Amino acid sequence: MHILENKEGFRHSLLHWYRTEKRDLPWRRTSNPYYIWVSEVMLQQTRVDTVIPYYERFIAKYPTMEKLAEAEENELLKMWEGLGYYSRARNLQAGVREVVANYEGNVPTNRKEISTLKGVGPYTAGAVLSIAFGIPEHAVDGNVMRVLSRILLIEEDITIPRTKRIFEDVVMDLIDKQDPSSFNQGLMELGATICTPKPKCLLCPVREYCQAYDEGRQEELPVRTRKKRGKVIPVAIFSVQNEQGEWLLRQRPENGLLANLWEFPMVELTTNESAEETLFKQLGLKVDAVSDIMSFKHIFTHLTWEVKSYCAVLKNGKRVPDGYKFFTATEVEELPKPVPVVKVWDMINGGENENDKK
DNA sequence: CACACGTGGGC
DNA sequence: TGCCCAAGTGT
Repeated sequence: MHILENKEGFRHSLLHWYRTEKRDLPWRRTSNPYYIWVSEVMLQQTRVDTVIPYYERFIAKYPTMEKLAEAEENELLKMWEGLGYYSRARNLQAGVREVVANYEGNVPTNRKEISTLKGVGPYTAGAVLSIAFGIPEHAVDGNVMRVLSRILLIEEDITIPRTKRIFEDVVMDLIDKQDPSSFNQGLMELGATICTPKPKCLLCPVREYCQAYDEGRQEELPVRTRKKRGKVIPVAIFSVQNEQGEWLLRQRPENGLLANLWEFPMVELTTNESAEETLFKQLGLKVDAVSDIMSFKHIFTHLTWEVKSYCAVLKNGKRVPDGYKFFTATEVEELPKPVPVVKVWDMINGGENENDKK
């Protein structure tokens, strides 16, 4: 049966399956548009299992848009620590502030207005509109493209931005007007649990509508071009204490990688010189009693840090580079830090690494 | 359009 | 081990 010849049958099968088999997730117990919004932002490029505890803590800390609007950025970033893509948190707060200030605290209910909010792109706009408000709008993510590329045997490269329009048009043609929320979530749930990269077709509720399954080509879809690997950058991290035992850190720049997070003095090792020499040349920081802490790789999407970390003390006690400050251990704990810095910090504090665990 | 932007899990 | 992946957005 071709899906376009029996859209009603497809909708019915998908919706029935979703309503009976859907996972019980925290954000599925609410229709509060703010909570849906938070969940959708957290779920961007991030797994459900990872998001759940972050979502619970975030909603407990910021139960209303007003609370989030008032939050301090360091505290907000601390709530996001470890989740990655930290600009999502700042954009979310900016968007929420906008709603509080300019929309009387009501999330806009049309695509044009909601899409003006920071961090709300085509997907998040459609997800909030359909899930929170029951408005029939497309919400096309990676799951939806995978599912529909198989069902309709669409062979366009899904890594090319304009390809997404094809799927948005398909969704608007197929979407259930009575329950757009379950329809959109059903497509995503199917992609997340059954129509996975290695699909479990025998469990699929809409197998009879799937052209790729018909032809045994489900594993060939969706078509996506390779991404190239990132560069490898050797870096040295120095945890430096003063005579009072306080730690030297700085806030990273407000734009770019790990924006506004806090870190120990860190230098790229571009020459053959020692980490200690490089530290002095780049930051003017003279240290003494240098000892190794740990070495590891930290892999970002687009680059890899080869980290060597050291413990040291200030040599002359005075010169602190621009932007750096000393913090007590308690203060260091409270600062939002990227994972590689947390790793070093945990090791300093008697922590273990994987090599120790076993 | 192409790339920057995190992190952890799966195989 | 290295590579791919996961409910995208901003520039």
